[in-house]
Amino acid sequence: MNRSSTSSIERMVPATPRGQRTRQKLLVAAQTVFGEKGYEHASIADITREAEVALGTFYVYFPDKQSIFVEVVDELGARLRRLIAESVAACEDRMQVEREGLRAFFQFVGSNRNLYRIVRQAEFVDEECYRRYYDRFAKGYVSGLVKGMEAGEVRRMDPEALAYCLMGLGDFLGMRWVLWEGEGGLEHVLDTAMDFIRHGMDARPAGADTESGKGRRKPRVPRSRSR
Amino acid sequence: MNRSSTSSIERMVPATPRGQRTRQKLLVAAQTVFGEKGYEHASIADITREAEVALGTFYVYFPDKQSIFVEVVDELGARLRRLIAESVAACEDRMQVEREGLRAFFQFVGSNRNLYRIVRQAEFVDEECYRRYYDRFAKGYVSGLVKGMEAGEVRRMDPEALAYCLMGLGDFLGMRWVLWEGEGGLEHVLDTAMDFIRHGMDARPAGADTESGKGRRKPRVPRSRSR
Amino acid sequence: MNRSSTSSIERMVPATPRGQRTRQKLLVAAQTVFGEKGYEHASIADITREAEVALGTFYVYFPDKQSIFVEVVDELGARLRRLIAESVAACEDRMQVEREGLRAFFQFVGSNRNLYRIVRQAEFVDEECYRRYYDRFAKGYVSGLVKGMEAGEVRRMDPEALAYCLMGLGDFLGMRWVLWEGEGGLEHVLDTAMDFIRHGMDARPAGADTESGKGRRKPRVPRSRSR
Amino acid sequence: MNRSSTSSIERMVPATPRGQRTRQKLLVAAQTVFGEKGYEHASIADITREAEVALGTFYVYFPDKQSIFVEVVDELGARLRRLIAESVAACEDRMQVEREGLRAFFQFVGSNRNLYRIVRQAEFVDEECYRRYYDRFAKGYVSGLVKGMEAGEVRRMDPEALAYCLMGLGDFLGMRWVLWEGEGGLEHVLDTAMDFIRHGMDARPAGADTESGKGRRKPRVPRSRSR
DNA sequence: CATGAATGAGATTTCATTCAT
DNA sequence: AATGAATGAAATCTCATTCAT
Repeated sequence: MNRSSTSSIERMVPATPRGQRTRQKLLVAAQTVFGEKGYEHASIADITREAEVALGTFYVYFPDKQSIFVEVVDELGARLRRLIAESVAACEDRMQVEREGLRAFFQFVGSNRNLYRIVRQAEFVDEECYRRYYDRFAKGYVSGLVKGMEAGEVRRMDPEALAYCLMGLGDFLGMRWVLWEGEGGLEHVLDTAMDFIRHGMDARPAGADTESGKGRRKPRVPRSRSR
Repeated sequence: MNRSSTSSIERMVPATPRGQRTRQKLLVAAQTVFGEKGYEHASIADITREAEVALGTFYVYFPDKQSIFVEVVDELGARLRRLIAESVAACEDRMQVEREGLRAFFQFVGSNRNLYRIVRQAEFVDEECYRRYYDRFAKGYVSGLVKGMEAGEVRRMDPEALAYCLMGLGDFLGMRWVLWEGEGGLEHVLDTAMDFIRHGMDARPAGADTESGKGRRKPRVPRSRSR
Repeated sequence: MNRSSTSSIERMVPATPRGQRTRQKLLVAAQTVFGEKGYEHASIADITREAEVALGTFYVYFPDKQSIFVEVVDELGARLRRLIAESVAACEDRMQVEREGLRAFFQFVGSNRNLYRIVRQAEFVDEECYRRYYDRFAKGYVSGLVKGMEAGEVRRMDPEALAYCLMGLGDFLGMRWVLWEGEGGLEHVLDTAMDFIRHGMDARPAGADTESGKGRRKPRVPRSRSR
Repeated sequence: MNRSSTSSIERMVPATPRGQRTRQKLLVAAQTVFGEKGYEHASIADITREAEVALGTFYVYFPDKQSIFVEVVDELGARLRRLIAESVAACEDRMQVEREGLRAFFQFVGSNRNLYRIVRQAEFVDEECYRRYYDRFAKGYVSGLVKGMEAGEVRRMDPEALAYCLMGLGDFLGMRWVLWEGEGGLEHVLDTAMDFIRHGMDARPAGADTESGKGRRKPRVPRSRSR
């Protein structure tokens, strides 16, 4: 469906400061244009117009459209990870980290709604870059969670699976209450999310059911009563 | 970026059985082609070739590429919802429903990997149809969760937010362990997911909750009792 | 540019009354549709939809799109000629005929603005039919003018050239003050036109200049004075 | 039926001489092709083939077919007006102007028969441009006629109506004796036209006017005297 | 470095006409 | 007589990319 990525292709590095400025202008413009029109509907001409350079200049710095897109996505991911890292730096326990991390994420999405769409579209443009985006994110997440587990703040479970659960949860809440809704009630959603993240949704005491794995047990007496 | 959808446009209904067959052939072909090449890289010619009809025939039944895409997505959503509904029909408590629902979803994604990508791409083709997909899904989810809450199986919290948490979690796990990985370890992931869904990730007893956040705290007494 | 006409092709004549009705419905619909959309933008499907018959039915009665157009134009011409003939029937002298003829023409244009455009477009669809339209018109005009000359009401001059002068004059006035303008001031325009038609635009007495042909005389003394 | 014109859309202006040459080549080719095939039957490919550039080059300079057509028509109108203005520059009285203007017009039509058809077709392509063509023509005509009236060469009457009478008359004569006929007898037609233009067609002396119409009569005494 | 003209493959869409029923 | 499904040629328009200056 899409070219199998360009990760090993070395990027053109401008020799002069002028060139560096031009390259940067193109990257900024690309972010704007991809954000507004989406990858497929954005043309190189749109980007160079936005960057106020000539069409041909584009190919001085990027071999093709996909390359600049990938670079934009990578940059975006790095920025978001940095932002979240800063936002949770002062947190004192893991749960606070989760809450502040989510909040920072929502804020980022809210003030970069277009940019966020860019990432999601990467799935259809350059799958490798898309995976890289989540892999890196997950990696950081996992290391934090493992620390939390070691500190006894987080119950022990597969940290990567947990990381994807948390990312998915954040992603969908952001989609629903930031992208779609005008951010109203975001705090309430954050509260609900944190409640769920902390304690799950089971109403019954944790000790009552350690069951896991294939051996799903058929309902026991008490439960059937409650219905 | 994309047309604001076509929901009110009445679809062309063939007058004869022959026409109905042709229309259906086109829908099936479209599913195949969109799944294989993605929306943007699929051409009408690809679809008609796959359907073994002439190019012009497409336009007898669909006004444009977007329309058939939307119809494919809607159909796909309906199919998935039906499948999941059937899969959880026999479940006797809500946690079982979650587990079986997740499993059915993973199965669907696994055996329709291409088709599932179609849905994700809808975000960039017809936003309305994309939202409709999740809205409908969420609606069903919410009504099940509310019943679970009334039955005392699910802790009371905003059901829509919870639904989106669960959908996001499932979506990301499916992406990571079904689409990307060859399904290996799926059961293990399911277990982890169910553990998280049930009890959350907090290692400390609920009562010990110091409520990090911006100091917003929920009524604690009733909850700590129920655990 | 266009097929060299179809005048010798005999038209399909329906055997049954039902068939005749259908054919007529198609002609009426064609007039409407050609009037609204112009020849090129009108499709056979538009016509059959307007006529409330199936697409295929069209080809039962007309061999192709051009044929029905030609028939519409011919009919239109006949109708207009009939209308004008009736309108001037009661006139007692040639000048009155001119005035009433013009008035009837303007009226027709005003209440059939679209249809009038049809005729003008014939030039680009079937030149022969276009010429026929004006030829026939001119023929009637000429015979009237010749009678007027014999009756001493009209000065003797080439009647065909005169007829085209009068037709062109009417055509352009109709275009300008009927098609373009909301008919306001039409009577005034009629007055001006009649003044011109009667006496021409020369301010000098007729006797002072019988000049014709190549021998354009250079200005004589009196005129140069007047400047 | 047709877009309401494009007058306010700024035309693409080539930055380099090379580009200017290419744009000009396209305009010239368009004139040829539109003249030969008519607007509807001329394709962009025809134009670029004629201009010996690639298909895509067309869209570097013109947004669509209609735009280049409008530009061709505008240019054609300007050329014709210029030509006529030059042709009558040496004339010393208004009647001479009329004759020489008509002659120049016929000449133009004769040597640009195809091009002239272009103008007539504008009515169906871009009505605004079509009106503009005649409006501008009429404006020049009116100012000449008013001068003629002030100079006492032309009888006083509504100059705009008179202008449209004269344009229509010329148009139809040109159509009939230039476009249709191989120009034979043109001088004779010119004579007839001038006779009519000067003195009208009424055989009776102006004073004998019985004013047929709906009984509207003009003051008669002053006119017969002053003219 | 930067420019912008030129390219042409490829995609969508229209529609007159045919044909089997 | 009437129907409407099917056809496919043809036209418009887009745009990533190349290249000469």
